[in-house]
Amino acid sequence: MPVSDKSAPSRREQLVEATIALVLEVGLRAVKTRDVTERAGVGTGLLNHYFRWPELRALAWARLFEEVTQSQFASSGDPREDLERYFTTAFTMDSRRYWHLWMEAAELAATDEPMKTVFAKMSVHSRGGLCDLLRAGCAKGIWNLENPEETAIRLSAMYDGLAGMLLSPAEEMHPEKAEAHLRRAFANECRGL
Amino acid sequence: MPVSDKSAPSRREQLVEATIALVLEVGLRAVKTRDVTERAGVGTGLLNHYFRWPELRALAWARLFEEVTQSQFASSGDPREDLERYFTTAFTMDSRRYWHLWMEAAELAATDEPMKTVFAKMSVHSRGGLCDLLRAGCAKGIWNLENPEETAIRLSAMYDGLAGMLLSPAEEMHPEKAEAHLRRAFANECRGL
DNA sequence: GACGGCGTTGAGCGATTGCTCAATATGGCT
DNA sequence: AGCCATATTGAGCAATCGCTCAACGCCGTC
Repeated sequence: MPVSDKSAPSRREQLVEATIALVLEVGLRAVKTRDVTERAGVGTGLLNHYFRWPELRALAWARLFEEVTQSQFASSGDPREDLERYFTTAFTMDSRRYWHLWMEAAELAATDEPMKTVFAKMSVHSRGGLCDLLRAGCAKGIWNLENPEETAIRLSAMYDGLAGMLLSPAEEMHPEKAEAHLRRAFANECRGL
Repeated sequence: MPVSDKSAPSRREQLVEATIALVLEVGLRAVKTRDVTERAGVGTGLLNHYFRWPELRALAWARLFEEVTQSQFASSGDPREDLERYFTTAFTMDSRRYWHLWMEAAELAATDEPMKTVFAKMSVHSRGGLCDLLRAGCAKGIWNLENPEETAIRLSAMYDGLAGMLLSPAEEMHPEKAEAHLRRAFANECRGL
């Protein structure tokens, strides 16, 4: 019995949400169109009626990470507090999942055009958030950074690298250790009190 | 006209070298068994006679990176000189290619057992090289690092992260910039002269 | 109630790819 | 030369996966 329920999310939305759920469960490479349509409870042909698969997958990934970065870089007005949230939420319990998705996206972006687009946008946005945060803190005299923009790049890079170590199969890098390294790197960047 | 040339590398070696060449050209994900056997000038069945494909691919990758890290961390006796080589060779012209391979390996290691093994070994070895270098420099009083082991981790992490930015589709990160960031991070780690 | 457009279905196509295995070629040995 | 073990071949199998498209059901309209 098809449709006729006006309150139900549109077919497009249904497919996007099913994709997001599956991407979270199995990763970007492992999601298959058949799984998505099954999860959404629709026929396999419907996906292609509304989307091209690479577009849908990239869209789902973008939705996921928009949410994440928005909550990570939501400004409270107090840069100190914001940076603290950046540190503590960076390597939380299930951030492994997200970092795996981040790296899968980075890899896919090399061949997948839609993924390339959304990944590039998200990268810029993500580092931009940290950069704004640092600049705000410097403006208020909380920190004394020689160059907040460059510090943001270095911290972002280390963030990525530490995340990679967390994911890496045979390394003993723990979330608490990673967080400590990130804090130390920031301390190293600060000139005076 | 098959074999009979005793001086020719063994079939195994032939296959490994063909794999290495192709991995360098097209990447880990894109190499196919058929391409390898064609490049090696043998029938498709021969590969499976000597290897399982995942094993061969992981072996080829390991060979490639053993060579790279060995030349990158070859000790000259002068830690200053060694670190300089670490900095300048880090993001050279074709290091993009290698970093792409590094990230592909990291991704593959999540599902591919042989790749997981060689990648883990190479990660440890790679960071160990930098760690030894830093310790040597501290022992000789060249640098004053509070904790060379942790500095090695942070620099490695940043190295990885900067490399990721270099590969990233729509970022403007240049090799010279990346190198400068790495140097600056090291300078930040140094306590006194 | 007949008609027609729209949303939906799902069997199956076509391309890809690792791997099998019966057939064949080669080289050493007697 | 005859024979056998070993090395090698490559057509084809089997599984995977995105996507097509002829068919169908639903609903509004006349």
